[in-house]
Amino acid sequence: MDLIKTEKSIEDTNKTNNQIESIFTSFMENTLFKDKFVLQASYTPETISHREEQIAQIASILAPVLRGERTSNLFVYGKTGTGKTLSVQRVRNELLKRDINSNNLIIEYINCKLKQVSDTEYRIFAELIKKLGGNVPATGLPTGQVYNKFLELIDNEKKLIVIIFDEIDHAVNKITDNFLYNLTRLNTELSKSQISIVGISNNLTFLDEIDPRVRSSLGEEEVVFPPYNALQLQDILNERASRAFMPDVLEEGVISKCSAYAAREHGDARRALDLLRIAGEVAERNGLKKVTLKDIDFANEKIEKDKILEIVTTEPRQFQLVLLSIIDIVEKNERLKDNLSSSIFTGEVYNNYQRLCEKTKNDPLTQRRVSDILSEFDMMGMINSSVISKGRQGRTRQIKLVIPKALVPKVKKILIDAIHLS
DNA sequence: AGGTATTCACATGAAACTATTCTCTGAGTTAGG
DNA sequence: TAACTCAGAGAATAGTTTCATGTGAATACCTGT
Repeated sequence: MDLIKTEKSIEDTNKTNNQIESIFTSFMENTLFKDKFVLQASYTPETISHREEQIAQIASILAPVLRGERTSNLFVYGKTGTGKTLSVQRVRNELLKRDINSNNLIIEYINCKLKQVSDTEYRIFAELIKKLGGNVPATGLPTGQVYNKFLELIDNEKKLIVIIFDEIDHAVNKITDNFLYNLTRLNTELSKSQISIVGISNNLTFLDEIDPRVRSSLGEEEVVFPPYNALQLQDILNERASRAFMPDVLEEGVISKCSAYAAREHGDARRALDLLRIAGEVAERNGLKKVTLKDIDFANEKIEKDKILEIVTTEPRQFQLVLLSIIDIVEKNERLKDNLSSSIFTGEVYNNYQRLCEKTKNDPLTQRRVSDILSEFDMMGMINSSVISKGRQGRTRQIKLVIPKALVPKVKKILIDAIHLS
């Protein structure tokens, strides 16, 4: 960095230095947070409010392991952010704490959603073996062999094993029903050890979709986590906020607004905490002394926005092309002041999409596929579509873009960059 | 006027195809005994 | 000789295409008054 500096650039650097200085100092002085970590997703609180009943249920179902007996398989379900994982982990810790002396209890936690870790049968076994102190190559061995190694490892002495599969529904989409079936029947192959399974799922209908044989053995016991209502969310937020923020920095009503927003999103506590944290960060960045209701709105928008941008950037190219063509049409309609019929139809999108493909040298997909892509966008909440019949003009999807107007230019830019770089 | 037949422009399903990723096997390599 | 590594065969999978069938209502076409 030994460029020749003109006077002006020196001046500039000084100015930016001052700027940075002032940002930092205001950051240090003005901080609203006492301990921001409390609001982070990875934080484990020592008390879990409004889940006493569920925790008690889980604990009583799993309690027999302390007497050295096998427990029933347990299936836990509830929407995201209802405290499932937290509660199960809690019970796990308590059980392990009480088992210090007998030392033959093993409770392992596996998250099936983390892709690199475990989304195939092989990887799950490999992961388990690793956690149990064994060692397998990352790839190369036949699954059967890994399976045997696993059996060997757990059956070499008397042990009680509980395996917790978080987000188990993700695994089953990728893995055959067989995997679960084998697991549930593992006990018959073990001579000394005993194994039980705890499945955690977001999907309430998950149990209905799997093989009946698995269902009956996996769902020996079930615990349901209902969504939090706004009042319960408020309690949770209050409790965390008192630890996360300095006293008196939250404006009246901030907490209740947060919980109202989150309650609308099927009572997702994680969402509520994110909201509060981001609102705090926003207020802090703006040098405010208090977190206001406006900051919550802003945070809500930001979360929404990030979600959309995340989807847009990570979607495959063909999806991006389709989305770009929708945006094109929307903008064209606006330019023509054609606001009366602001909805778009499949055919239009497809034609435009084909043109776009030609221009960018991409192979166009068939209309059939684009139709599916459109309905996937619908599911993701990027567009709103409904199938209508226009009589003689046929039957088609009526499409409306639901990305906030202010965000469209940014999305478009991302799309164009992504497509042209190919 | 009232009824029914037609027709459009796609939706929706199922099966077949394909390219990529995973799994598995055996040959070759290494290292320890 | 057992353990490890790795290339390539074969299986599994996701993404797509092809083919087939379905659909709701505006419009066209009757039919009898």
